[in-house]
Amino acid sequence: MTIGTMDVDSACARMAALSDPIRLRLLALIHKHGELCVCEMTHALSLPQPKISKHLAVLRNVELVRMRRNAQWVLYGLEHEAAAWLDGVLAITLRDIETDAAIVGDAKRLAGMRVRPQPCRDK
Amino acid sequence: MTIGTMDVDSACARMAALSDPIRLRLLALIHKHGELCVCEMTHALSLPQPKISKHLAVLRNVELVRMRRNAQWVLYGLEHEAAAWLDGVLAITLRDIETDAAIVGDAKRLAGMRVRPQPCRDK
DNA sequence: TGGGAATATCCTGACGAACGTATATGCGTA
DNA sequence: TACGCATATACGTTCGTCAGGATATTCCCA
Repeated sequence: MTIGTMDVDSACARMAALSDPIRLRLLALIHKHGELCVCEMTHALSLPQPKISKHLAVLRNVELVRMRRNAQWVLYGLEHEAAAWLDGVLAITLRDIETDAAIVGDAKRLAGMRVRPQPCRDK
Repeated sequence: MTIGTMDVDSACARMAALSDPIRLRLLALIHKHGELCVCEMTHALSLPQPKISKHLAVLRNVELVRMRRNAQWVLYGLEHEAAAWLDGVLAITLRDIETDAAIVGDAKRLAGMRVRPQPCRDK
């Protein structure tokens, strides 16, 4: 998919990327916090790390998120090239599901993280 | 899924319904014309009728469209209960893909239909 | 009541996606 | 250089989904 342009197929690919609860929860977190590292998301969702990584790879492949390495951590943020579409869809959807138990729980667990990795704060 | 409420899972189910080129093309047509019967959409997309019916059933199951029988025809329109979410997502997405060859071709074939079924005009 | 058109459903096979586990890579530090 | 932490990828399995064709259902009209 070429950034900037959108055809039916790439729109479908992006919809498919959004059609998974784990990926939607990840995006909700990233959308709220700007940038997060994998260990934070792993902790927030309480799921195995490979699973989180794999889902992030899916989001990365359709260019909804981008990754940035900082020391031994990898930070994920929204792909700003896709922001026009993504921000719209995400805003509309998150507004409807922000009270969902899973979404709320994720936010709580992330907030309750005792020692958050260093690079995640020096943005 | 209960109409009106939205949790993560139902949001994902709706995203999944939007993650197919045929269903996106069908929604683009319905969104533009308000209500269409199956034979019109079959003609517009130039695909086998069972295929169209099956995809419409998927959209119906997640309550994105509703059906209404009129004589021997069945008319499909957007489910107005889902309109808040659907209209937003659809508007954002269609704006990006309205120039896609498939979308343009569908609209042309529909417009070029010599004899459109009667009930589709008496709305 | 019988025929034909419009629409929906059933069946089977094939492909892709998700999972869990194990393993590899990259970076900092001793 | 060796070790440990953070992250990514490979592998094998399972499961849901899509396609295509055949068939069933519903309705109108003669």
